[in-house]
Amino acid sequence: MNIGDVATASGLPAKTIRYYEDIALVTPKREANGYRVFSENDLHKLRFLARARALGFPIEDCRTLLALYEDKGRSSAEVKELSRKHLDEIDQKIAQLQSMRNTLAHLVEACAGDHRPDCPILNDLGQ
Amino acid sequence: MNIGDVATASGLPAKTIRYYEDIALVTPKREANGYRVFSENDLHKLRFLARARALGFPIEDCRTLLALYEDKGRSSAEVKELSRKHLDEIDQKIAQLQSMRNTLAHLVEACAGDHRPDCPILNDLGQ
DNA sequence: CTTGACCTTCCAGTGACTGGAAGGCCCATG
DNA sequence: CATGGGCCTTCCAGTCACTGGAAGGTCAAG
Repeated sequence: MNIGDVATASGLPAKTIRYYEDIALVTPKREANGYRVFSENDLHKLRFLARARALGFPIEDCRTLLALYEDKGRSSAEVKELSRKHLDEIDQKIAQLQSMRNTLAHLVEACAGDHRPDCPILNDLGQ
Repeated sequence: MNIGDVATASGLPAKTIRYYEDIALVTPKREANGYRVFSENDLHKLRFLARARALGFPIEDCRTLLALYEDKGRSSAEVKELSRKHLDEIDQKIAQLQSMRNTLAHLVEACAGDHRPDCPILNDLGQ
């Protein structure tokens, strides 16, 4: 398979796949003409990566998860620990965004949004 | 006031304030020795920026908001529109994170997290 | 006169891509 | 056999909003 095929099959842009090769997440072979050749296993890894990224794992976590995935003697504790930490971070981000959202929603509600210059949003920002 | 003073007073790191000068969000004067001198108005702007950033507005939105803040003839509609858009984006981010969170929380719960290699999290990622 | 806390500029790195330029390869059609 | 279009390649630069660090100037206290 060439890069376009695995891009379609994995849902990842070709650019991203090239980048993943750059940082050694996948190591496709090359044809004589320089084109990358992806094996079924490469595609499987790319799908794994796409899914892990979709769950918000940072790239380095993805690298670790992929290594654990391929290590048949791993302990699930390690995976769980990594995931739990990531879950905590997601929760923190959500909380932070919720707090922004609350403040902003109140301000937006309080703002008339007409032609007049008086604006509770700007008043708040200027304190 | 020197940069350290406004850094303390605004809660922004000195590095960030220099960066804000680079991108022309503030334009402090200079002393003969090259040190930046910040006026009360500069400090006020920095506080405004700190607060707008804390609400998650991107820098270019902050620039716009600051301009509106200083334009006494503005219409509040413009401010409200910008804020509503930003609120929408926050809501989208929250929804996305919530969806990640749900999936991940289920997987973490399903994972024994012991010495054994069997792991629902990796199974899911590998599909 | 030295010390230490300030301040300055400039350069590079972060994370995870993304866009674009310049050029090679391959296949089908005329 | 030429040409066109759709692949593919590499490399460089840009994104966003800082952040770290090096190298060096300034200033007040002891």
